[in-house]
Amino acid sequence: MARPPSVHDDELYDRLAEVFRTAGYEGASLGALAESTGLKRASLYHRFPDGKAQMAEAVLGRVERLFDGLLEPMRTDPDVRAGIARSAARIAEFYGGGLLSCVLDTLPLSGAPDRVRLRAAAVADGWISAMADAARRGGRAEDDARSAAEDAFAQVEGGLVYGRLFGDGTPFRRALARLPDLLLG
Amino acid sequence: MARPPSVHDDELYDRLAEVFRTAGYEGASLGALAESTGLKRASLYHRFPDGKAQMAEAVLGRVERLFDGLLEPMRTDPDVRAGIARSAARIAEFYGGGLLSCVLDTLPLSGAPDRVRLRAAAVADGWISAMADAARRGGRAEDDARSAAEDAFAQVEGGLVYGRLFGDGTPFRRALARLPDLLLG
DNA sequence: GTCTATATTTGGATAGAC
DNA sequence: GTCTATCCAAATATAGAC
Repeated sequence: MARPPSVHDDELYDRLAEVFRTAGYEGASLGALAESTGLKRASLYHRFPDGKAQMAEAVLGRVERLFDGLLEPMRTDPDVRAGIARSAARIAEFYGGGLLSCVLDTLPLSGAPDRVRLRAAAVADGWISAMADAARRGGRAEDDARSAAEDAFAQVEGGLVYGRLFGDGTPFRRALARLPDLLLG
Repeated sequence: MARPPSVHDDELYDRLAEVFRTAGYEGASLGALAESTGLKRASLYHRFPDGKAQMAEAVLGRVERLFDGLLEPMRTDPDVRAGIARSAARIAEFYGGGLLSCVLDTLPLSGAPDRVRLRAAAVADGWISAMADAARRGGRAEDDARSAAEDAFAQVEGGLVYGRLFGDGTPFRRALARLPDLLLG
């Protein structure tokens, strides 16, 4: 009979994500991915026959599902401003208060296959679209809502760049604190 | 007699920068660096006996000197707002309208030696400090000036993250257009 | 499903000729 | 200063035992 997996999918993806987040696509070596997951390289190939590209895509899928949860208040709270604020708090926690890097930043570096880059863009677009929707429900015009959401995304990602450079999550947290005003004007 | 170098320092650094920018530290292989510069790997080691770390540091030094030029209006224009706007225009051009990645984002990824990471942080700090100084000359309080400059840095870097993901420099350019208001309040 | 072992390529780095 | 040749470690990837 089949042996049960020693690490279940979501935890496996999370451990892979940790490597991709801090190292980028090319920098994430099979050795580092194997060490982080506790699996041997050959076992990773059993789970992901297409190799590193498939691992990166699985990580992005996992991030997409996690973001569904983070964005849920922003999507459903009838009090739009309160929903945005609650989602902001979840996002802040997800990124370790601003000290963790984001795969959407580090994964699309050179070396990543197109399908990985496109998947990363799709995940980012889901996040931005959710913010734009909230802005519209908050009364902003179509175009304003979209560009405000794009700017919000950039401010959060930039906060993470600052956090990686200086080990200080303050600008990241300020960006999230501004999120309701940014989106609702 | 000594053979003249086939590529002069600044151009050499620029070509190395292109690789580090798009690939990060680990992703920038000696092969890619050699191809980009037109030198063989052994020739790169003649120029940089300490190898890749020294190349990355040289690139950061070059970026620091280039930023001196970009920031000159912001540092010297008696009309603070006009100086910020002129520097913003130079920065926009430097980053290809928002479609080029920034070494300050990609170089400090995992794999980079501490001295490279520290050098990147020092370069970023020079930029942020120049913006904070301008904000102070524009009348902002000490602390406000610093956090405004940090936020401005994050918004520009985040714009570049967006640009890499979507091939669209619009949010980056919006961030730079906001720079005077961001810094002067 | 995970492992050891292995094939093959690419990585970083050095020696020595020109 | 640049090159070819070379060394060795680490990279991706596969085969086959358990």
